[in-house]
Amino acid sequence: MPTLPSLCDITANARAKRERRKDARPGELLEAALELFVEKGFAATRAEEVAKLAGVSKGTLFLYFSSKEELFKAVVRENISGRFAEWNTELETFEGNSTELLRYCLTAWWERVGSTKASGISKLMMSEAGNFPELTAFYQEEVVRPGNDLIRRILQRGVDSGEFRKLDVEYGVYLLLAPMMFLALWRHSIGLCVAAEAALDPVAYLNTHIDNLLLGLCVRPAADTPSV
Amino acid sequence: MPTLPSLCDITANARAKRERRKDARPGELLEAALELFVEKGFAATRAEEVAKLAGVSKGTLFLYFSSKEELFKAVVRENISGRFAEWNTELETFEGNSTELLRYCLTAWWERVGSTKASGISKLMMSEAGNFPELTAFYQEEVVRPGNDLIRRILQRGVDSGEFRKLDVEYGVYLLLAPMMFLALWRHSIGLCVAAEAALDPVAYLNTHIDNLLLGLCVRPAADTPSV
Amino acid sequence: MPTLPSLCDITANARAKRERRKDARPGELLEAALELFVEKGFAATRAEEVAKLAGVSKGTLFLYFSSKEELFKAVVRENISGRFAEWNTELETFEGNSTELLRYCLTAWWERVGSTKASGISKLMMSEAGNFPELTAFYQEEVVRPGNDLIRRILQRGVDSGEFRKLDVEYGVYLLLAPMMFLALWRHSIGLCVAAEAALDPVAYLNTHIDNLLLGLCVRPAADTPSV
Amino acid sequence: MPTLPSLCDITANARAKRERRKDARPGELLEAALELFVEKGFAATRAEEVAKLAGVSKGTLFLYFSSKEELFKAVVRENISGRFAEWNTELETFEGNSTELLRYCLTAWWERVGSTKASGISKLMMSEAGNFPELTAFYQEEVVRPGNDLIRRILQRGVDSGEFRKLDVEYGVYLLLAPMMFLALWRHSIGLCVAAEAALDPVAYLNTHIDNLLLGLCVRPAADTPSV
DNA sequence: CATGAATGAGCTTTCATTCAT
DNA sequence: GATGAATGAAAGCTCATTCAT
Repeated sequence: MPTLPSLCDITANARAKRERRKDARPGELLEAALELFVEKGFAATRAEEVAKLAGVSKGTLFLYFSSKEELFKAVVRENISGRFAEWNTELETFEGNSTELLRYCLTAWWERVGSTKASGISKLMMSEAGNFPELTAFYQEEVVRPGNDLIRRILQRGVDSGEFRKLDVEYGVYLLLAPMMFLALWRHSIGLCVAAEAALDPVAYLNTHIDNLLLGLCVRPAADTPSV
Repeated sequence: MPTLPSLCDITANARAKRERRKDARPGELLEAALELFVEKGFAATRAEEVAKLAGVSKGTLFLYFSSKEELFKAVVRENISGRFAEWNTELETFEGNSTELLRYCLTAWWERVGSTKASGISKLMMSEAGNFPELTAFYQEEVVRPGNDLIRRILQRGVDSGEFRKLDVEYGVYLLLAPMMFLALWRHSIGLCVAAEAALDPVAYLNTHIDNLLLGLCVRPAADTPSV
Repeated sequence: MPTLPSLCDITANARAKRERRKDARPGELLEAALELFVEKGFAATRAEEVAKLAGVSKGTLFLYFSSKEELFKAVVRENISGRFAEWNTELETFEGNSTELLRYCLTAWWERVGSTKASGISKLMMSEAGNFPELTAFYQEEVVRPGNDLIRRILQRGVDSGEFRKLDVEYGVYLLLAPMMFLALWRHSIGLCVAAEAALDPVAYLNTHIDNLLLGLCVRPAADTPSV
Repeated sequence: MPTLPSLCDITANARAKRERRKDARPGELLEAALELFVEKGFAATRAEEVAKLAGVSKGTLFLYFSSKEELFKAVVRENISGRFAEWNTELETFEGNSTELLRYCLTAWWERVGSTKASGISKLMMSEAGNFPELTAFYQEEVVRPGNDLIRRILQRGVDSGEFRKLDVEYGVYLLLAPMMFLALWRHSIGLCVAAEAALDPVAYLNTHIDNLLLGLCVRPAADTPSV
């Protein structure tokens, strides 16, 4: 005789199911929000659309995020700032030389951020920064500063080890940052409207930058010579 | 008997004056719109503000531009093409070596575009590109392509003369473009919300880029060595 | 074999306990509602707050009261009638003269009603009367009329004994009522927003009224002369 | 031959008509707002209803009043606080004795405020004070304080002239205020739901108060003896 | 019975756009 | 042509109420 679930089981089960739904809500909302923010921008995305895409009602969104701005912050935390800890660890335990590290960083950025929807957030911030000062301050604090710090340490490591020439690392940061940000912006703006044959190959683009960057930085030509 | 201006004369006169004003209207409106769009962004600029800055009423703006979007398109059309002819000539008659030319180009860009309101248009295009595909295609054709061509010829000149190493100029273009565009975007977005002490010095930023760029490009270290 | 409580016993027991809780629920909810309605007003009190203060969930509140309005009605019903019997007795057995009785009545009102949460109900009724005509009629019947009757008898006692001058007791009632109601209302509205130094001292306020009231009412100056 | 209006006349006429409409708008909106605020309360009155009653659209209301709270303030200014200057003048130039002045004041209040919709504002403030602190502070400043000052001067005049007994005028103010406020509140709350035969006759109510008030205040029985 | 996640009508406020003058 | 008063469609957010569990 098959055992029927006891009353107690049913109750526990039901609650578990409900709680699983509840636990899943924020994630579903964040995913929907990322999708729409990246596609349409922050201001142009209506809270109700996010809710609908996540399959809930307007009210439910505000049950989990107290405002549209808080929703955006959560999206940023989920997709960018929450990952710096991991990246910092990776940087500190990296075993190759600084040339390899720099190359690895830019490549990893492309794979984990640049090529994903997360890169749309950078575009977003650039586009709407002026209209949402509080958001911009948050982004500056949570993303820009840690990101710059991370890059600065990579450069400093190379300078300290004698691989890279001496340079003002404060501004050197932008030697890496500019190519990445430009690529992120390009892909989410002009790049969207470019005919396939004129499109930018992100990997070729990045390699061109990495090669020239290292040629300029390394005290003597890097071991891995330019790929062109 | 003194000749009074005939009624017809008066009418003709008034009409002439009005038509002169009428002809000037679009320009005044475009100037006001550029000013405000660059300063506050597209969405945050109210049609009434543009009209007021141009010294006309809200209704008049809509007499000349059927919508705020059309006004935006007109601003882009008005302000971005048209200077390439002059720049092409300058490039072709430049008498220094390619290192000097490249350095001159980036410096000139900063003085004539980057530091002026015109650089706000790039930001504008990046921000609103997704919402105006037609406009973006136009921008691609009229600005991006000629700009890329110009930069490509600079690189090719250096490669041909043996000053620059061999490289894929198609992608090499972005070695120059990315730093400029990043700066333009930065100044009109995050840069607006950064504390004074954390601000980016554009000249130092550009020099860092130029130095490393040339170190990477030149077959042997450029005559003018890095400034750091 | 030890007798285990039968399943039936357990059920009966649990049901008993639950029903005891069930019986207590409405009272706990009404108490919480009184507290919050008086403190924050009807509109500004959220159903969820009432439930939380009563230690139940939002859903449970609506199990006992079909709407927030019904809850409000129940609060009024619960808290205002029922004390008149006691007061009537006190009045009839009072042994002092009418001057003393009148003074005693107003003082006792302050101590037992005016200074307590109960006075908030008057404010509540005044505020929401327009929106609950049915409730207002109920209040008129159960509170206003008995209260007026009580006061009228006090006045009549004084007139009959020759202590008070002849007057239309129907309207004389308001000579006592107006000061009390004004105080109750003041304390729960404007009084809440007044700086400490401009605050109204309720006892001084009431004494001023009592003094002048008696000076006006008594055939010859009351034994206890004004306190100023 | 009848003179036709010149072109200039027509234009001037049209503008005049439009400007008359524009000038009339605020008044129409204030009238509608008073009507609805008094009838339904501040919170329960929707901005759109006010607009509709005034015969304009929602947007137009906000063209003239920047928020619902500002609209309410304007209603208060229009109907109460704006009239204190006139009342102060009247008080200062009053030629009768203080007994007559006090009687005149309460009578005038009834005719100009108590019996009109304006008295609903007092009820409003009492009802909703707790929920709108800023409004309450405004009312305290613009109405309560000037009102109290006015009444205090009346009492002080009587004390100084020897007509009234010595008393703490600070609290004496409420001897006049409480009867008026109670009446205003009564009429807009419980009074709305009382059967005709049990209704309160405002004039009899006020006279009862005035008579007893003066009997209590005057050093010797007022010339005009109680009317009952 | 009790829960609390989910709902969605409803509110104030903004602003591009229209149109009578 | 020019005006600016008027419009009304949105948008973000709240909270009384419902209902699956």
